[in-house]
Amino acid sequence: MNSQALSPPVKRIADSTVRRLSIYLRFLEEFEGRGLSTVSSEELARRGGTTSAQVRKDLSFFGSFGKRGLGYSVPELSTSLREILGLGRGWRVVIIGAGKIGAALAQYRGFRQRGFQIVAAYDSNAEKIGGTLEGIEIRDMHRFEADVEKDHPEIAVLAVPMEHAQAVLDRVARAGIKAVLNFAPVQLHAPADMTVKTVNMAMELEGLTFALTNQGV
Amino acid sequence: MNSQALSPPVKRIADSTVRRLSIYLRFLEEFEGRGLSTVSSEELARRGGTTSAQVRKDLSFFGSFGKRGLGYSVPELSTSLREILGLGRGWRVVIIGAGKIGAALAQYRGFRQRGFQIVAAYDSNAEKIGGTLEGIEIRDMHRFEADVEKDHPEIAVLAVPMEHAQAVLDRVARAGIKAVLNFAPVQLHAPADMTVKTVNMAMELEGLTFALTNQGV
DNA sequence: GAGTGCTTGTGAATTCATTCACAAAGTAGC
DNA sequence: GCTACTTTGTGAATGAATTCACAAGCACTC
Repeated sequence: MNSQALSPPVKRIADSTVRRLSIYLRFLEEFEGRGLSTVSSEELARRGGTTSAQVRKDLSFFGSFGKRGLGYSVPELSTSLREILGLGRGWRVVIIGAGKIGAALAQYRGFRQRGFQIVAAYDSNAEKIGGTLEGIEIRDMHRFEADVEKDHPEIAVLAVPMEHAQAVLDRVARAGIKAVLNFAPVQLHAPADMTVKTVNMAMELEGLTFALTNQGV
Repeated sequence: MNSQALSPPVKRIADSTVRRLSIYLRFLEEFEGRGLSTVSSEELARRGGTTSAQVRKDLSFFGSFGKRGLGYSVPELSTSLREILGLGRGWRVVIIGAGKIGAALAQYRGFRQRGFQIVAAYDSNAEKIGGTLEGIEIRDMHRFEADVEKDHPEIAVLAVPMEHAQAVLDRVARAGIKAVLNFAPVQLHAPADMTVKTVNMAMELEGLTFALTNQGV
């Protein structure tokens, strides 16, 4: 009925659902580029490595986007998914830590493409401060709190050594930033009103060695 | 009863369990460094952001490692966890793609610390071939299949542009490598006997913007 | 060696996520 | 407009993961 519903999540949405929405959106953008006009849940499922029922259930949490007998309009569904995922607007991001990981992030194209604007990078190493990271000014971490008041970034990316990660997170929290993408391989403790996602390569590697060892050859 | 059980997984172990084992191990290593001799499931749970019942259940899949009334011996449990996770031995790793991400990976200390030996890096860009990535030789991707026969690496890290990721994965699969850590932000399709873990920053970021948009302020 | 206190290990209960299965709603052909 | 064919949206059924709750086991004291 209401194909642009966007009924805001009545019940808590599972992480796994949000991840899949990301995946669907990526395919939809590919289809969009190729000029396809409709897609079925079956097609999305095949590409995303899941089932068509799962695709429909995932979407059903947010409304009703398809036409029975036909499928989903590619441009309409991508717009809706972008909306749902909060990609309908720009986001200001700061990178904390101007090391190798910070550099790899700063140059990552997908960042800007999806509306993430990197407003600054921070470091506490005097040799790095004042330099640039892929064209982004590296500022003294001492300025962090004052800068946040001015720039009000919404997202902080933590690319600092694991020893400092929790302390930096606490500063980020106090400064009022509510979303953090953490690259330090540690479990961080954050206030309840904050969202922290950790990208932990060490953990994924151990997932691999576990698989090799236990299900392996 | 049998405190060194390591009864090999009777039933399939959930991914989430394996991830938590990694987390526990990290704390245990910290405790080990501080010379603590025992730890309770309660303590591990608090640090790892879970519950003590969860910790005990996770461990119970593999055997019985604690002493009632006392807790777990720090050195014994870390040894067991390392064993379970397959970290009791070394692993040969190749990095494919000598760009920024490849570089960030190559210098990552935790790699070597946990017994991962990077045997080579590969690229197909003539300007990079012959150079080094943090001391590791960058080889021509043409040599890949031949080298795998000689070096028999067990793990491949994919740090190539998303356009090439699936094609490279297919080559890796054909070469007989059974474990892949993928950094390209795409859904890959692999044979069933292969384990692929994807580290997808874009997806995590979208998890953040979703949270900011839907549960947000 | 009986009593107290603490913590594990684990079935049972519960909660959460996925899959099934089918009515409802659309298209297309005639 | 009727029939045949598709594909959605969604309750109900199933399956998986987490939490509960408590008996069993060990350390320590007296």
